Amino acid sequence: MRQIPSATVARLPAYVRALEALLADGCVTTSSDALADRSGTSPSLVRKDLSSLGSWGRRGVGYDTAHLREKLATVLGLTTQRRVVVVGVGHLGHALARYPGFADRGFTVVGLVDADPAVVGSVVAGLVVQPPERLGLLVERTAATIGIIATPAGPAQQVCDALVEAGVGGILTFAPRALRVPPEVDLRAVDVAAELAILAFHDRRRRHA
Amino acid sequence: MRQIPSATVARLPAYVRALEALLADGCVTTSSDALADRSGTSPSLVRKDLSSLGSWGRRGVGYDTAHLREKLATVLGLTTQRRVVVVGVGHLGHALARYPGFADRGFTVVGLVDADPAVVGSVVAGLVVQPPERLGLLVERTAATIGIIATPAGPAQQVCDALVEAGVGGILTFAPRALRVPPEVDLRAVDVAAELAILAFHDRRRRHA
DNA sequence: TAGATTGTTAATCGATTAACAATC
DNA sequence: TAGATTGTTAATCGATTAACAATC
Repeated sequence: MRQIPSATVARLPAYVRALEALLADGCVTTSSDALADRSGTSPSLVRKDLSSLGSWGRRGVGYDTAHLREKLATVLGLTTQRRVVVVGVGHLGHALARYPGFADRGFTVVGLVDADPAVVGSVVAGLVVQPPERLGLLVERTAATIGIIATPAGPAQQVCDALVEAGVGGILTFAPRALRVPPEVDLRAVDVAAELAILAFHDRRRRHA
Repeated sequence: MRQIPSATVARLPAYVRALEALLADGCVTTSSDALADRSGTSPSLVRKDLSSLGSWGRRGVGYDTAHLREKLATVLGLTTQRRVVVVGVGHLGHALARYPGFADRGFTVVGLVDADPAVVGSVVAGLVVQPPERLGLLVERTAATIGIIATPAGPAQQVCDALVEAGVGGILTFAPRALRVPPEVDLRAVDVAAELAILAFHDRRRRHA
């Protein structure tokens, strides 16, 4: 199978969710139209995305909801447990450590790290918060493959370097700054303040001020 | 000035931050190279983005750091205060209500709403949490223009409809599902579980399993 | 002047849309 | 058969990169 376009990969989680909602509604079979509707894309794009992964539909009939969900979950790698370490146990880190949406998808938070001595040693979501100098050991012992950065901007690059050094393959950062990783490490960034700034841009246009 | 490409708008917050970091480092003048470096893009793209907004650099010299920062902040609409209402005061809503990165950028959280009677009436970040039926009145009284949805997937579309009905112009959602808004309302979505799923996809490829 | 760096154009690349033949 | 819906191609659109003339 050829390389899957990154825009397609980015839409797969929405398709998986749409399929689960359809299953819950008792739809045994579904169509590119219904999927587009529930995932916020277009029918054309749904068909193109799905056919780039394999031909799992039947012309004139549609897709088997449960079967397609399985296929997509497998492609995404959601069928294997992934171990996650969270660095930064402030409000956001707390929220992440307890987020139920992770366990559903095969993600287990196996370690927490914070630089604040007042936080180190406390128990959050059943885990004892570790100091930064234990990060390497923690990743090694838990065999975590994904790191989440929920620290302020200041220490974020240093934390990122430590995660890379410790050997994680993917990093999700919430820190409001650009991070540098070597090409073999996958970095995704969520930037809440930037999202609001983009909303402000349109808000400004609308209000002409 | 012609329509600004959405890809350009999405990069502007990173440029503003890069410029602030350069200012803090005492750089009076900067270049597309330095900006690309600090914002994680390419020099070509920096020049193209900036010149699509206006010609604010000097050939052979570069850009005036402070001046460019001002210009971009103005384009983004960060110079005016924007009032924000947060719906859903769980761990994430808490974290957002207290996020210091908002105030810095001219965003003020002016209202909190939650459906849980145990949460309604409590004080978070100096605000009394309101019940859902007060949402419309709250938006009206505070003249909020932006709504943040930090609820579970279940009630998210209903909350979204209520925010639209109440008259906000922009919505930022963290709920793990696709939302529908009328075309005149600007919707941005942050999907943490989807980001992890995308990391899982690459992780799977790497480990060949 | 010589070196640096922007602004802009042309070339490339990737993603989306539209249309329709294949086929259930 | 007639109607429905996929899979796939071609056309369009938008975004990025590369190159370089303009100019400080």
